Amino acid sequence: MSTATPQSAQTNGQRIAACLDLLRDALPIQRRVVHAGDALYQAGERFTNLHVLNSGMVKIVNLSPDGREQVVGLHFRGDWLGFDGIATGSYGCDAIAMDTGEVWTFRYDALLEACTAQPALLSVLHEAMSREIGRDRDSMMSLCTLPADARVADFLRNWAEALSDRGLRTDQITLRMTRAEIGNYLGMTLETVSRALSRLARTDVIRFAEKGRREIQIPQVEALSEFIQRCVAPAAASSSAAVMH
Amino acid sequence: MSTATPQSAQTNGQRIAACLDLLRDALPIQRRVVHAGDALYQAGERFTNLHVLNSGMVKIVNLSPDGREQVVGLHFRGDWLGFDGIATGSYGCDAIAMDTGEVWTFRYDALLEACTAQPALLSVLHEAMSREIGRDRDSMMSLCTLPADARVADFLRNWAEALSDRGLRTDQITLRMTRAEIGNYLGMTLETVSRALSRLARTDVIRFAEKGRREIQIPQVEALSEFIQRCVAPAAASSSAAVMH
DNA sequence: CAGTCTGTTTACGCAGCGTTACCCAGCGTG
DNA sequence: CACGCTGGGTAACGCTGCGTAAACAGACTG
Repeated sequence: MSTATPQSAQTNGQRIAACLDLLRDALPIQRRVVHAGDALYQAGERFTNLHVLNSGMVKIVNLSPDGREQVVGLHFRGDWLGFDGIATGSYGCDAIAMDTGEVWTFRYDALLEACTAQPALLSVLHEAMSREIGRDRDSMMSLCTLPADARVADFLRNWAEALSDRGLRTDQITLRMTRAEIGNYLGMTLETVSRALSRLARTDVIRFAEKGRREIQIPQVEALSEFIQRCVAPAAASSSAAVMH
Repeated sequence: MSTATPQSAQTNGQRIAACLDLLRDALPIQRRVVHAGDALYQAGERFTNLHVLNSGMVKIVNLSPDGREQVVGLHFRGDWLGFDGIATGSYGCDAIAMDTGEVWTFRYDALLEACTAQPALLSVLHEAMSREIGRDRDSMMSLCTLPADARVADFLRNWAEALSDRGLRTDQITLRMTRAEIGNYLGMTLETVSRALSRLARTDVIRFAEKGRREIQIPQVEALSEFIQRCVAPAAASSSAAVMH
């Protein structure tokens, strides 16, 4: 019963810490320090290991046979990496560190074995996969329904939420991505990202720090949500109009 | 060893059939016939069950608090539904039948219990989740990198592939979705979908059946891939130019 | 049969965003 | 110091794709 609803009355921060503790005690884990640009694994590589991020930040890059490449995920402390390899036996994407960090790597079959003795381990595995699916769906919704400015605002909101889940301050964040990377992730060009950020700053939803334009202040996260609301207001009105009609 | 690479030398059709057989024998399953428009489950509903589609077709609709709604997935025979509920304890999306079909429903905790006796069951569960994650990422890439026409072509290609995996003919397919639904799924308006289909028909990549415009003939699936290639040709050229530089 | 409703197609004007271009600042290098 | 490189900001221009509207086809109903 308690394992059926492990999320009850638990903050995300506690969940992440508990998951890391659980793993550390249950499995032989290889720890590895990575630096910006390092590949944790690459598409096509044979899948035997899963990974969990203890610190740092990783982007997942999907590659198509015709040469397109697309950032399809961003991951922080406590996130699992490599799920896409389970079904096919080889990784489907590149995982690239964007920052110095520590990655925990362990064998998938060893994990499964450990799960038989420790059902809680299986729960956190399934939760992580489930959460990943939910996040991807939210991303798809943003890509499909939000205009460029709102998509950038949503991106910042999600980033701030990820930081806050991990007990970090959200009022002052440092984007460890170039405009081009953000644009690729959000399905727009770097110029549009730049324009969107300028507009957000102009309407005082965000502020740029004095030094460098990669430091961004978010006085209040709710302002971002309100901004998104305002962008979709006509769409929401028309959808309720569709209900009326 | 054999369970570590269950996908070796197995067609997708065989995999789907094997998965359904495995489930049927391992668990008490509630079978249920659904019709177009029926909700298998709805966002917010308490999560206790997973579902597998034995026949028919289901769309997954994500809802945002501000009233946007977005089709984030399409599912066919053999696909699992409801993974998004595991992490949070309640479903995150609506699952709506688009067609008459049969859904198999079973308790998640019962599945986990059955897995302890039957590790193969755990494998197919993880494979299904992994496949779902991979599919979502591919969708994100399409949404971000392909122009409208190519996105529609990619949609048809994926549909044809899903049919072929299930042993159905792919040269003549019946879209069980309106233009509006396709457009929502692909992040464009119904008019753009209509225009894209007309253009595809004009260049003879697809053909409309005599009766009704929802019957579409795909003489050769490769033509769709080639069409997509042509759309991204400049992008691919510039990306290899970026590699050169 | 007319009447209505849903789904689709097409035309046209407009806007959002991509494309191109050029600007600047910071940083490392010779 | 000049020089090149990288990351970032901004403006002009044009195309893709959206919004609106009108016309049409098929299904259903009275």
